[in-house]
Amino acid sequence: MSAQITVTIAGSERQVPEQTTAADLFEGDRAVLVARVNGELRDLAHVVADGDVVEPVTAQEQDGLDVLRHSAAHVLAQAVQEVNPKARLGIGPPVRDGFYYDFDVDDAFTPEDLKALEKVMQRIVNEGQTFVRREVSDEAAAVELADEPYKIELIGLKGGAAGDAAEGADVEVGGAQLTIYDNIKRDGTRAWGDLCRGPHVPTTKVLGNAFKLMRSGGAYWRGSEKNPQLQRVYGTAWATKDELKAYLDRLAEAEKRDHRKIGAEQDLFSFPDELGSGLPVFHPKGGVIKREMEDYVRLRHIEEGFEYVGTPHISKEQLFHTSGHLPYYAEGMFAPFDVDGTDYRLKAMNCPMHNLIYRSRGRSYRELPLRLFEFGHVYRNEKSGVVHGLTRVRGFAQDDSHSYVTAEQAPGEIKHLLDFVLSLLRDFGMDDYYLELSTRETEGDKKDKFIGSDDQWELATEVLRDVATESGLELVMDPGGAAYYGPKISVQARDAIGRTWQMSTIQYDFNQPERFGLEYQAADGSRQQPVMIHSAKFGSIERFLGVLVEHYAGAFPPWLSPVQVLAVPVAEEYSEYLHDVADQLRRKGIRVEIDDSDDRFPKKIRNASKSRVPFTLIAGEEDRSAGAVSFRYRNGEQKNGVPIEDAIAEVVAAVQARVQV
RNA sequence: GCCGGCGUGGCGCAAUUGGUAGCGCACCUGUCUUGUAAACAGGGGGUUGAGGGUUCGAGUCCCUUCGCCGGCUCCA
Repeated sequence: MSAQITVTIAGSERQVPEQTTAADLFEGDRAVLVARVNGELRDLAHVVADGDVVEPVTAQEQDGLDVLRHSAAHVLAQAVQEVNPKARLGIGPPVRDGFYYDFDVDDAFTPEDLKALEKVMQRIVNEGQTFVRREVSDEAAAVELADEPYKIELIGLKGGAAGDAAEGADVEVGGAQLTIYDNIKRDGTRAWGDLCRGPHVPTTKVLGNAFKLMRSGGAYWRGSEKNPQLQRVYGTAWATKDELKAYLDRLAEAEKRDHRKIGAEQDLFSFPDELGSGLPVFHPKGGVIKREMEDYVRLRHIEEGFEYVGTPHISKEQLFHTSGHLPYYAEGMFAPFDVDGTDYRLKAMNCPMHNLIYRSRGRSYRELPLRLFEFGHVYRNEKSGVVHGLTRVRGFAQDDSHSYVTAEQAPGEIKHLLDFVLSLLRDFGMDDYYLELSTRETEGDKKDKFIGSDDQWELATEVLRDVATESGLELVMDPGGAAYYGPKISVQARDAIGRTWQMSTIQYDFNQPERFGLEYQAADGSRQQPVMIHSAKFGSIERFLGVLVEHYAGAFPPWLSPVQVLAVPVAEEYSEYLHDVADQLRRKGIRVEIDDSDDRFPKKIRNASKSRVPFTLIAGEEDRSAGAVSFRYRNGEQKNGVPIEDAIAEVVAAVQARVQV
């Protein structure tokens, strides 16, 4: 009998024979997909060594789910090559809620193709093929994968460069040792294989029927539009069929909340073809929401020490050379147009114009921080394929501010802005968010997109990082995501169903003050250059409005509701009585409508309910004779015989408190 | 911008292999109107996103263009 070794399993030590595999340790527990050995994920076939610390990993934790999904991606690739042996393989990593695999194929996948591929996958899964790891040398891999040019390219990038090569590339060739995973049928023959770092689930059987192919689309090889375009297939995979179903239900729920759909249903806004892509118009009801947002945000800015300013939508092109937008942001701007022999541009940002306000006269250190704010309408030439409802448009209003401060004041001002931004989001019912710190790229294609010295960038990034860290919020790094003039913190807000949206940004800019020659006179009489902090609180009014529609699924809190009270008479006779109540409400600033249509009562209730209005006020004989009204709330509950005065007070209180009901 | 799909009255959908565009809701008119998610009857409305082509004939096929949707890249 071979010698015993000691391993630590899930916290407790055990003696096992040499050559014991992780699978042996967890035998009988089919939920275990892979093992974590000394912190590294390993196949269950991995042979443990003396002193190893081994933990079971199931699909209940993210690592396990990722492995499951990565294995599902392999099965997809196997199915694709079975159907079309000419398909060449890209990469196939797990992603949030699922996985994808990229293929070089002559014809894009159709929805029917996906259905057919799903069937082939199911057959492979049912066959219970095992995933078997095989180490190969670089040379042997190059020979074996001679027909897979993308894999060959990845082998060449192996090591440090692979992680940067493309999101997910390191799941293929992340380690020092290349490995191929073979899919072995029950009869011992090899069905398929793929260059892969692993680990994988023990057999395809684990996938059960809890996976589904979702959609396909083009995707650039290694994420660069300079490279050829492959066809990406997205799928989802879960530990159980029930979890798959729950996920699909979540998607269905998201679809119901789609702001483009609710916007049309509730007559809030539209996108007339005649105007062009990405140019929304707000209807009266949407206009109410927009105005409430703007009024409140303007008020709060003034409370926080900002001064409201106004600037035009266009200017001479030269201004954007001064600011650096041309050429650093040129592709985001619309083409110039001639006015009396001079080229003009639509502005893509408000900062250059605020700089001119700053520069309009001499400034003293006593004026700083100087905070200029406006709803500045900007126009950006977004690529045609990215325009999307209200969340990505070509013309929008930013609640944009620029704080001009001394370098010493910058950290304090950034903290002030971050606190302000978060308090505003909370006022609008969004209280789940994390921060992203976007920095410059110091190498690669994008490195020339940024201006300024290394020292300046380092300092600016450090200041932002400190404030972000101090906030205690989750902080995610976003290398290369900075504006050309400086790094930024952005607030990513999660909505009611867990999706995240980029909203507020706070940017530290040392470049524009220099380019505009901004100065202030310091206490010692010297002239100094201020730092400017850009900040958009909602980011864009349009986007934020779209996000609010989805967050509330169209059931806005009373203060934002286009119609706050809908009055419904039980019969025609009580209309006059309700008109009187409505007048009293209007005098308190409440937005009221009365349903005087010739629909009958139940139909009016149905319409009121579908409209998502926060308060439906009803009056019939019982109410009128008691000088009262009855409430019907959005959840269907009701409260009868409320004296008019009390009813008005209830509505007014809910509006003033900005609460959801 | 790139890859793919789609575009029928205000909205949601129908229209066998190309054979003269239908339905529901909404809207208008009339009768009706008493307590919490759809009263009844009648009526108007679309040269099928736009332009060109193939054909005896095009919503159905081809080209161009605009717009929308799903991806990629990009971003508030």
